[in-house]
Amino acid sequence: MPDDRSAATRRTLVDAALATVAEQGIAKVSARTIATRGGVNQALVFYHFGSVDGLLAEACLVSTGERVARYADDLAVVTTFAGLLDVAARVQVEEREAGNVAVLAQMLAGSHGNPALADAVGRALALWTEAVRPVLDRLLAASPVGEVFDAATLTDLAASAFVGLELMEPTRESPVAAGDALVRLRPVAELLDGLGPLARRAVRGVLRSRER
Amino acid sequence: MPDDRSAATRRTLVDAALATVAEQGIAKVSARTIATRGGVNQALVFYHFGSVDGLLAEACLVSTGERVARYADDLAVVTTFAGLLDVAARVQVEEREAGNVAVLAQMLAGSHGNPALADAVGRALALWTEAVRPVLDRLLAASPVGEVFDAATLTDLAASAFVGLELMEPTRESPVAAGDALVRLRPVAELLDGLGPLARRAVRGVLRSRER
DNA sequence: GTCTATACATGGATAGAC
DNA sequence: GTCTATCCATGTATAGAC
Repeated sequence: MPDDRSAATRRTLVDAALATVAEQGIAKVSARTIATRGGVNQALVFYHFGSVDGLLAEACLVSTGERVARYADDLAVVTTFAGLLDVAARVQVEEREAGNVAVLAQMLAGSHGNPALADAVGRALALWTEAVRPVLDRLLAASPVGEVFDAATLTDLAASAFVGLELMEPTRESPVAAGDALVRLRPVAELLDGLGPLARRAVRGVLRSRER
Repeated sequence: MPDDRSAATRRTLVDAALATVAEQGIAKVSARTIATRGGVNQALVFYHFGSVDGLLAEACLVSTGERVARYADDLAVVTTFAGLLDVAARVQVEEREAGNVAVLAQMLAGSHGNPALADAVGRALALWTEAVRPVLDRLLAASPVGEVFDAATLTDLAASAFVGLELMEPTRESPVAAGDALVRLRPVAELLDGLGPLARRAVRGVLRSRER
């Protein structure tokens, strides 16, 4: 297999790019820093990916695809808010430790004024939200919360909070973060799981009267 | 006044730095891009601020201080969740348009692996959270929500969501964003405002029973 | 004290070697 | 087809002019 060499070099560069972004941040990413990290010539970035942005886009999509697949089975069997929160807690711990949240956050920052990268990161985020949204759709259809929020808005908010909390991490002395908030939300989720169609109708009535 | 010239140059650089970060993102910030934007020699960055990071730190603190002061009076008179949400909506619209949310988000990204900048951005964020936290403290003390969340956690979450939503903006086709979520939260806030000490005790009981 | 001209370092991109 | 040597652009920092 002759073009195995190409695939291997591409993989080396993708891994090195992810490691560099995770360790040094988007501001210090360059063809040179990535290539040094991977132990290869910096010009290979341009040969295999056309540009640094091209490599970042590919790295973003590849790694996110690999990570999201890990949770598909778990998400499929979720039937309660508390259950969803448990998966979220696992995602939070594992993805954070793998440096993946940091990578997405840094790439999002790099997307500012950079439509090509923005497109790639947007598609990577979509892999996450599309995995979660159907679950939330199911839960919201049977809950009073469905009267106030739709699944798309909630997944968007959740993703934003994950990213935001990750970015604030270096500004803290004590690492608090998302895990804490998720733990505190658990009793709320259990409470929501206990509400039936009656509560839904009651909430609907209250909201209607307050809206106008 | 001889050192008026110095102050003027410093201000030019601070403004140019903010504009550059807002328009081009942290990845494209350099002494040259900032100086070009301000129409001055790039070496002035190093003379007046020691380094690019030094300038960014100063710019961050100066602009955040100026912006937070605009909302102090409004926050002081808030007595309901709905009222707080109204101020939040104003902050969201005005700060977003001024590019300030983007600046903070980009600087946070730049703080990754950069303790000096992280410290400055952390202090800038603290100006926001310290303005909001006492208000939330007041509201939570009188609400069942106080059983689940403390003011520090909530302000942290709110700031994170603002930052996260701002960063996701370039990845969207249609600009949805935080404003939408704030509008939808309003009926919830009004509902919470309607709950008294009786509801607080009820929630407390439910949570206690579920926690164990 | 304030600023500019200039030196040196790092990054992006390609022409051509293998 | 894959990779490297090399060129030019951009970025940082300072010695010295004003």
